[in-house]
Amino acid sequence: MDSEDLTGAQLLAAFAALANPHRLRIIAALADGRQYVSLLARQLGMSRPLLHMHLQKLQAAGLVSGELELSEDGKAVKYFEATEFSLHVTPHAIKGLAPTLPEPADNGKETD
Amino acid sequence: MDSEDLTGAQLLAAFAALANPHRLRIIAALADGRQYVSLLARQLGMSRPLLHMHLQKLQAAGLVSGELELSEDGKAVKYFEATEFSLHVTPHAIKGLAPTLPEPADNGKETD
DNA sequence: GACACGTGTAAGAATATTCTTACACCAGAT
DNA sequence: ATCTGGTGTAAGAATATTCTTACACGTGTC
Repeated sequence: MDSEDLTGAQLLAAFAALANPHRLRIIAALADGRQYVSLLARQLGMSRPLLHMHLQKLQAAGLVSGELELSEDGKAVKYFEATEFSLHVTPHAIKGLAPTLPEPADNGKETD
Repeated sequence: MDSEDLTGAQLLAAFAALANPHRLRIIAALADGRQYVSLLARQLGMSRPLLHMHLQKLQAAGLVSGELELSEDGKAVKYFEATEFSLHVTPHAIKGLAPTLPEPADNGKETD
């Protein structure tokens, strides 16, 4: 996940995902290592459905990844971890990606 | 404008400012050099009040700067240029700034 | 069976953002 | 005086995002 390899639309999604204090805290909490959703919600003091929504957005932007596992006592547990992204953002870098930005009217839809 | 020197709240404002295709295009357009508002609006195909709003947000985040000048024929002309920011964003960098993030309930108000 | 603890998701309210339209001001040229 | 071309800003509509509440399912334990 290097900023060099991204399209404008992907970089935009990353910025949108990062533009929220909850989600920055989530990344901070996952920077050390992985954690499962319910415990993470308790650690961050937010409701589990809310955390779920934020994790979806972070995952869609490629900033975290999650995998469902089975714990020893049979429960399904979903662990998330931060991906090792590295975005180097400068005016020049943005200029390079501008041609691949979606039109403001666009809804990011593919040729459907 | 180096990501090392920012607080969490400032980084958050920068991400929020970058999370919009119009604003990324504005930065791209200003990466080469400065331009005044009305012409920039025509180049980007957006209304001047809308551009004005986006420029305010970018300026508040420190990503562009503007200065009002007097042209030779007496008109007030406001030029904007991209600041030379450089944000290096990684999970570890975010973790370092997390303690200075605003509370989600916060409205970013100072001790007023 | 009821409880505890994990998962996911949907509906609707509450907020925040984005965008248009309409206004006001200033200065030079016709 | 009116037109052109710069500036700024306010009000309200249209969208998008955020958040809560309430539901559903599965498994191990009391």
